[in-house]
Amino acid sequence: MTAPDTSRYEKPFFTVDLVIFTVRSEHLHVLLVQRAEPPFKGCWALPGGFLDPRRDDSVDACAARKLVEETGVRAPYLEQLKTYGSRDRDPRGWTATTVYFALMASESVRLWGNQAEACWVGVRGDRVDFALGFDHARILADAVERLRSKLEYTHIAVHLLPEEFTLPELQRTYEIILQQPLDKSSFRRRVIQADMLEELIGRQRDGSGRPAQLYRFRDYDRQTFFPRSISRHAR
Amino acid sequence: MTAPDTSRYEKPFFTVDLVIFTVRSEHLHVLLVQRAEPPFKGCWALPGGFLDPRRDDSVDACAARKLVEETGVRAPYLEQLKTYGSRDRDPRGWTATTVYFALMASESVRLWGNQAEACWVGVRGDRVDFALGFDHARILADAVERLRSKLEYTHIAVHLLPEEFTLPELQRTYEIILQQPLDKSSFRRRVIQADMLEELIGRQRDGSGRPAQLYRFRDYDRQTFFPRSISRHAR
DNA sequence: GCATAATAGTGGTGTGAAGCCACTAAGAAC
DNA sequence: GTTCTTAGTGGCTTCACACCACTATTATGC
Repeated sequence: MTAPDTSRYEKPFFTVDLVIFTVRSEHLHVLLVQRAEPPFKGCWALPGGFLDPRRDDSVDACAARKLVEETGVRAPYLEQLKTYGSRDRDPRGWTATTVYFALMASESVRLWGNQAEACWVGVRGDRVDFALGFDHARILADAVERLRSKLEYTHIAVHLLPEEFTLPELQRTYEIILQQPLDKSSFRRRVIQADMLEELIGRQRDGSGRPAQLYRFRDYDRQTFFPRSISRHAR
Repeated sequence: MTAPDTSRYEKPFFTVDLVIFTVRSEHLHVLLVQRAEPPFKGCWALPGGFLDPRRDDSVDACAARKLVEETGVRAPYLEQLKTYGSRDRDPRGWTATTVYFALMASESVRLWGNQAEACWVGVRGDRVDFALGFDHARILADAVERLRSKLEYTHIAVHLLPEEFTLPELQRTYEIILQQPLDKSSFRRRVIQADMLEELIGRQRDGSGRPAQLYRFRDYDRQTFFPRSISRHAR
């Protein structure tokens, strides 16, 4: 196809939004901000905003910048989800937004406020309890679905925990997000066989019962794929 | 985060590109066009171009439009791959491109020319045999990887075949893309048990041996997930 | 017509990871 | 100590797949 000269088409607005997940008090939470300006002023929405071609070298860099501005966390798990763009998703005009989703331990976050009201909101099913601006309810639902399906066959839940954690804590994280109980024995076999964890010898976490062995995630660059899905099977 | 007024930032250019796959003569092929204009004039590249906010209601609609313009095929398998955007990927300035990948039967395609030279090019590994413009080599590699990993646990290869096909043809398609021989018996069990195919009773395809039963894909809307990955296991 | 090649399709045993569940281990509270 | 609570282990079963040998149905060459 020929490339038309670049002035021939108007450009759509281009933004980057974030779906930032954490697990706290036994529930999946997402970070939302209350919009200070129209459109959807006063409404809750996903954090994000316009990409700045002068400051941002790339879309990825823009997402990383917004993440630090919002949470102070520098290098959590950050993955591009999808791009949503249409004439009518924003009353200001044709916009496209590239959405990223991030996973982080709730302890690691400092909400900076950043002149906007930001807070963690519990996710029930694939939604929150109140209306979101723009098409953000749909985006959130897609992000939750992606999170769940990635949990089925990868290790990414470790990014929702602090650096050191126990196997029961990791299992509980999976159970919270997948919304189903998992068998302890099978879960441990699966995780140990994947060789993705490093035992912190002599380090344990005390609780109300027998102390649990602490582990650390071994290699943040590698993606562990389990040979089978964690839930029974699809359909 | 506050929404800055919309005039404060310049907008990046926004394009949509397509990675269109088919299988012909025992190899995976991708549709490429020879660029008629700078930048990268004369170079081969993925088909695509600027989104037109006046004509395109959404990014998805833009991808569907470009696909029809390029191949004449109206409703093949079309899925958003990823968005690539940076200051330096296009010499004309800061651009973002949302890339889609499409699967279609080679018989169904009519190359319309569309004032550009377009043709099918064999994919070896995750690349083609010559240099591509922009960052399209990287994009192609990502698309091939996504195609392979989706083939591991879904049915999507059926979209690379005509509406009616035999099980050996389907198996051959998987083998070509996954680049490994598959066991006939296991493959058939897997596909039959997934209940995704409809036997066309009394319809067979003749060849040089015993004729093969024809099948049709049952439900184009449903995503079939197989309980295990088709290759041994990852790593 | 008959042997042979070629491809389609079936069946049966072994395996590895998961399900299921009962068991032991090690701490705290009393 | 006993009991409660949570951590961790072990063993049998199940299920889908690998592996491979077998039968089935056509065309081809003589």
